[in-house]
Amino acid sequence: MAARLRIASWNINSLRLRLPLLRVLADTLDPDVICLQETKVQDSEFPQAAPAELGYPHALWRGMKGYNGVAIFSRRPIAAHDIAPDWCARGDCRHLCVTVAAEGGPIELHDFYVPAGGDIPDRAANPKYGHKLDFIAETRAWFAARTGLARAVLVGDLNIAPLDCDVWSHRQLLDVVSHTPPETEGLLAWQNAGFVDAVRHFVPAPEKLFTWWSYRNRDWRASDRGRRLDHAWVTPDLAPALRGWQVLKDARDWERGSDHVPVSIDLAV
DNA sequence: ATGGTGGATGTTCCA
Repeated sequence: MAARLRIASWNINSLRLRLPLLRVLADTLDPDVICLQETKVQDSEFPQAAPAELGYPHALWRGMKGYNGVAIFSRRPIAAHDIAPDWCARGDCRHLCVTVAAEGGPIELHDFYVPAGGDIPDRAANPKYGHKLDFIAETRAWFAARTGLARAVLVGDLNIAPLDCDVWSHRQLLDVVSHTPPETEGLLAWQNAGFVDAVRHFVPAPEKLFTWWSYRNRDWRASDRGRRLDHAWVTPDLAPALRGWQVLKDARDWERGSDHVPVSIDLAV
């Protein structure tokens, strides 16, 4: 029988500031692999001893000063798998791909941090929005070209809530960056280029599910104006191996917490 | 319609 592989994804919004919360995450969720986004630390400043001290002796990171940045901590051996292009030729540290050792053969694991896209949903007025749409078009095309992709998992802060039930009010967010039709259609096209939504496998529409609540909302739990921006996808061959899911909503109340909460899936692989 | 908060940085950008 294949062992459980629990893969978590968390936009940590500064790795160094929230290093103590990674201990809480490890103790609470017991993930085998942790994929982080918005580490906001350049590689030369990365706390190299931290992953092993947390119980994750295998770790890789790709960061830059102040912005973006991704990292993967693992209990199982991982290997860098640098097969993807530099998206939009920005050198932005928004993606890390590794292979994870598993009983049934290696799993290809992608950790993404998609551009947030600024405030104005218009390419001409806001180049960040154009960059976001270009980014998800590039990733879609790249995965679509990888015919036969199998045993792959994609997680991360994709900064788009694709379904009506992924936001607190579909109608009121149609013009808000993260839920505009070009974004939701673009993200679903990317997903359909080779993946299934592993969390919606367990929590199908129209049940609402969120992973992010703005810092600007006082009493976030009561107002519950959330969005599902953080995702876990698997290739269809792995769908029968899905065993569970977690959205650690309580993490939004952690002392000095991130505005995103961890999302994880369990696979028997 | 507006502004609300938080992190890294450095006198502002990004989310």
